[in-house]
Amino acid sequence: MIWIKEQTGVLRQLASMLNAAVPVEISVARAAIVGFFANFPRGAVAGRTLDLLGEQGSMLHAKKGDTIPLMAGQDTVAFICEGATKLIATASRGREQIVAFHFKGDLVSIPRSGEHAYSMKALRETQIVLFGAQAFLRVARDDPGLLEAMLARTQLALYRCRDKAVGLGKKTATERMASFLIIMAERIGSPVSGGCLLDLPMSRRDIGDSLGLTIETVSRQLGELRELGLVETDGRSRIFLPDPATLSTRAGHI
Amino acid sequence: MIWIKEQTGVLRQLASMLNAAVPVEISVARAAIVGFFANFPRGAVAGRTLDLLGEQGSMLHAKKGDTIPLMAGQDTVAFICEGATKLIATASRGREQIVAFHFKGDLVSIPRSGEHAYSMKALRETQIVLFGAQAFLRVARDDPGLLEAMLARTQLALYRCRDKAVGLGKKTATERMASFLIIMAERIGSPVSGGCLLDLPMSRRDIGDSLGLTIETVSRQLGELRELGLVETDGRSRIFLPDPATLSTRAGHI
DNA sequence: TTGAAATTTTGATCTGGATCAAAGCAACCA
DNA sequence: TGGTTGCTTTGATCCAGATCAAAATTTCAA
Repeated sequence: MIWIKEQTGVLRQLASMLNAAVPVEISVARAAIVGFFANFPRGAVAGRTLDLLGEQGSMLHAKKGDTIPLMAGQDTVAFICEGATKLIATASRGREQIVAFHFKGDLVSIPRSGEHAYSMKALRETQIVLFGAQAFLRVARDDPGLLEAMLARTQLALYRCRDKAVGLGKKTATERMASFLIIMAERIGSPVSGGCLLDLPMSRRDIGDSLGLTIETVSRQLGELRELGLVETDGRSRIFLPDPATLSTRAGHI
Repeated sequence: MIWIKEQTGVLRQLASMLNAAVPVEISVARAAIVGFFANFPRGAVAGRTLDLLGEQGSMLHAKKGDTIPLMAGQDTVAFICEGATKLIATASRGREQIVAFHFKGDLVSIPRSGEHAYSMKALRETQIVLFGAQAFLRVARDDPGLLEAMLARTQLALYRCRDKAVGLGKKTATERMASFLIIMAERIGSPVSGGCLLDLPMSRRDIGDSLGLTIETVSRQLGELRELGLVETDGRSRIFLPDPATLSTRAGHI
């Protein structure tokens, strides 16, 4: 596990000593942040704010399987610049529940610690900007546009988590699997000729840990959907959904 | 189902025609809102903001079992002034998953509609202030203190929902039951002589629909905890937890 | 206080998905 | 290019909690 982690605040100090490529790092963080807010509906996040965020955030690069280091003693705010991650809650006896998957452009907020221990891992090559929630809020407090953006993202995460709770509490294995595929298609699928093409970055175990099922059940459900002609697989990760509308029917949505 | 629902904005118009007790209604809504924000950590919610919220919000009174009417075509923001409510998601085939319980002082945000249909019901006599999310945001946009408060509450709801997802996905029936009691004790319990006294406003069915279990299983788990000396019941709703610490051990937290 | 309705508890049986076990595949590296 | 390793699929059995059924409480209204 090798981290390319650069605390930009510290780097600025180093810059005067080393006169190295540090300013580039800062501008990378800023560029990434600008990218996030560029196409926000009411995205009046000021340029000054972006500079401040660039100073506060740590830009880091994680390889597949790496654990993303969270802030100690406070909540963590993370922007996914590129790649995919899973947010894991660990209950007793080592049981892991995947609470959410995150992709390019997602904003994640992770509690310092509560009933369960949380951790975040990269599903593939991932670039991410990390903030301590306190520092982030200090900046956001002076920019209503940023606060509002943050609120909208947090509400979206809440709505998704509630839908997940419905799946975990009330749905059958098939419905969960269908639901998962539909949601992934909406988030990271490529529409092609009536259907939808998916390249899932997560393993069967990840899917199971997200849906509250075992890998065996995930595999069997996928097989069942394959026999129904609703799913075509190619290798471990490539999935084609020829008829998302019918699949959606099987998901038990309303 | 009888509603004492007063759209304060509309009321103001009526006031000039009727010269009735309408200003009282407005001040009631304002008083309720002031109550919420009074003891906020960084609760610099301006007086002007409260007046504006008082104008936008509908104050309503619901009896046990009543469905709270949500905003059509937009998200709803609700403050619980008094009482207790359940937020229900309905999947296909009439299955209901309770997504959250809310008590005095809680702020709830309910999506306009997504994968599942949401509804909110009163568990007992309840007073509540309702806003359309658009109107609420229009006010909040000019008051960073309010936005920040809203963000903090939404994050809390998200963290709770994630913990619920862990329970639904990975925990045994006993663990869910113990977890539920501990959480309720923290939220609405009264500490007495080493233990904790609870007066649960929800039925066994509600508990089951919240924990992803049937009423029978809820009853049996409660019985098991009773035999272990960790729970004492008195009637349908009164529960005493003589040893919350030991109960917490059974909840599978970390 | 009584009586009826609703809720809760208890008991018996069933089942969807877990667990245990082993065989097939795909990706990766030398 | 072939072997090795870690996934994934498939098969056989098991069990926690669901479902079905009925008795016991609690609540509440008259």
